[in-house]
Amino acid sequence: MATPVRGRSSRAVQAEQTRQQILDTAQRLFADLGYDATSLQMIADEMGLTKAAVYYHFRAKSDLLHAAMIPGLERIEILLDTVATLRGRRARAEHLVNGLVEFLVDNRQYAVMAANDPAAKRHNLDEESERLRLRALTLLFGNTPTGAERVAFYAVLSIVETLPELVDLPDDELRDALQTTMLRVLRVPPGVG
Amino acid sequence: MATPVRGRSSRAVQAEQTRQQILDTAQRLFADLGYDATSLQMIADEMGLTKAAVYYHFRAKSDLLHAAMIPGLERIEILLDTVATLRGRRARAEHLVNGLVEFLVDNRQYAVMAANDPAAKRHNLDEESERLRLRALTLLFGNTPTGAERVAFYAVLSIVETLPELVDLPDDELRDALQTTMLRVLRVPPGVG
DNA sequence: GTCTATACGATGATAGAC
DNA sequence: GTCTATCATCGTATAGAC
Repeated sequence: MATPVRGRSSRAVQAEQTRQQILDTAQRLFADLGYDATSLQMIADEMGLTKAAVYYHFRAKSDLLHAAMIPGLERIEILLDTVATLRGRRARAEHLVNGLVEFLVDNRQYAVMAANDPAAKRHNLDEESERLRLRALTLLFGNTPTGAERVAFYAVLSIVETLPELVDLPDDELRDALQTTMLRVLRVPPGVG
Repeated sequence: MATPVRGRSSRAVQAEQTRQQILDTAQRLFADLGYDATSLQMIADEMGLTKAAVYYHFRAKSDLLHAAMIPGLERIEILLDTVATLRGRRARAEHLVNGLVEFLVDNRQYAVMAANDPAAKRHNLDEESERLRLRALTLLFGNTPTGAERVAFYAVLSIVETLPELVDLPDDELRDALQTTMLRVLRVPPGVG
């Protein structure tokens, strides 16, 4: 921390740190209040900065939403890459569900923010996550899923939005229950485990 | 329309009509853009009124959300009253799911609006729907549901939020798929029907 | 390069004219 | 009942201090 990376002034390191703190604060408030109800002023106040300082690090409020969501979207993309190497619906469904549940339990706050804010619909974020959803749907059910398959698939994804109601559940119990429920919706019977 | 109800001036009838039109416009825009992204100006413009005219009929923007959501909440309450008269988890689950699906298919737009806008969390609407959710949970699983039961129950409710992805599905197909999926989550096997 | 001060148009909201 | 006028706050933008 006292020794900045070569070519990076300690000033730049400090700035990056500030940027990350803004991002963390924003993500917490977005998850708590929703994107629209979170003002730049709140974010600035919590950090002892001015609104304009926040604006220096992010050109627009929507950039905060983007920057906060991207790491999660990338992690899901990698998960889908792995799923794509598997053959058979059952193997794919199990891997997808396992990876998704792992991610959700590890990042409950992220999930709450990303899950269902109408603000995401208005910005291109929804395009990106829509692309991921379609890719996952195709991986499981091919290019022409039936209506019932689509309902089941989206039902699995919608379970993400129940996380706020389940804050009191310990990680292990949450993980097991999510896996069981998701696999049941996809009609994947439990293994002989 | 030309003959106002006794004791009601035609002016009052007109006002009630205006109020209802504002409500319909608001509900449509809330479902489309989300509550926060819908301005009173938009609502007023679509109706050829001014912002302040809208304010005459509703003291606050949040009152629009309230008024738009109440009929649906009441209908769910009545559904739960009926469910409460039944004995046995299976009968209750089937009746609840049937009624819920019926409501969703009949009021897709309403469901989209009510489902998951963070604005509802900030106003007392969430208290009311939280009460309904808890009542339904208790009707199905008693006062001390397990973690797995809670996950399954909330998973069923979260399916509501998939409706925007399923706009292209015809009513019948949507109804069947929703029922099947919800009952599967609740572990209610199909009847011999 | 990082931040503060200040101002812009639009928002939700209120008060009072007609 | 509906309007105009007004207000604080919002996201955004720029000028300039350090």
